[in-house]
Amino acid sequence: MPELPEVETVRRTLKNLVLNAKIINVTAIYDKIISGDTNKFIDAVSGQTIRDIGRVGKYLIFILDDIAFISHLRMEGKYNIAGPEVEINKHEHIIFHLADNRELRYQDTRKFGRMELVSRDTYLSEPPLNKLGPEPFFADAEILYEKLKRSRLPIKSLLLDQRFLNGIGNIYANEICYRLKIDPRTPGNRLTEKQTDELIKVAGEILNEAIELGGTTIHSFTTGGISGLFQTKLSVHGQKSCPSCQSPVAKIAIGGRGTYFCKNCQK
DNA sequence: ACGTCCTCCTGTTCGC
DNA sequence: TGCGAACAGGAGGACG
Repeated sequence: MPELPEVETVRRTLKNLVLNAKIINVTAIYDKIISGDTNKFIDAVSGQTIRDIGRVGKYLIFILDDIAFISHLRMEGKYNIAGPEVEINKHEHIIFHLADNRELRYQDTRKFGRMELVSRDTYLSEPPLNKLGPEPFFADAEILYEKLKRSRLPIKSLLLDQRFLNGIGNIYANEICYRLKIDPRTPGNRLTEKQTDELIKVAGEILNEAIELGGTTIHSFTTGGISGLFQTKLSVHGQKSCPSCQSPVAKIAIGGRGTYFCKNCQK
């Protein structure tokens, strides 16, 4: 369940568990998870200690001694901690063997997630992270408004474009449009400057609320994975009726993604 | 440069 | 009930 708040929750939890742990070796059971040469990745990471875990949008950044690697969980990626005696399950693909005899295991049912070596000091200015737009917390309204003016794409598609804003996924795109009371099909160039300000503010609010709720439910990290309480706070995504007017929530496809909104409240 | 479609995978839900 | 189709929280690349 990795959108920005989920990834932030994973980052905090993982940092508590593996900060200053030394990676002895790596087993790549399904090596397409690793972008680039697998052996190069393993060689670069082995013998290094995890000095920090950062996050940019939906990317986790593992900062090691001499190098770093990014990890994108995509749809289903998770990290488990287990002892070597625990049988590896069929969806655990990358195993980091730690010096303290624990294993950090990357699990991903759909195998969409990716890991990639990056420079420890300049990863922000190199691909793929250099293509990302700002997180909503740091976005400049004028710059976004200029981008909006140039696009006829539905606002919801723009919210999902990580070059526009970074960290928003399908659920939050739906929720942001709802709180803005804006129809998700509205072309970008129809938004006013005032609505752009509001969009940035609402996006940041929703992500922050979700981070707070996500942080409250990390108890079963190694067994059940992570499921944030924000799921109970959703207004339209996957919902039947509008919390405000009780009319049925519409479901359509925008850019092939499931889109939920209230035709009565969102114009 | 921009927008649309396809692809990577597996598991679950939906509809006939 | 059974079975194939559609869909699921993502993003990068091909193509027009």
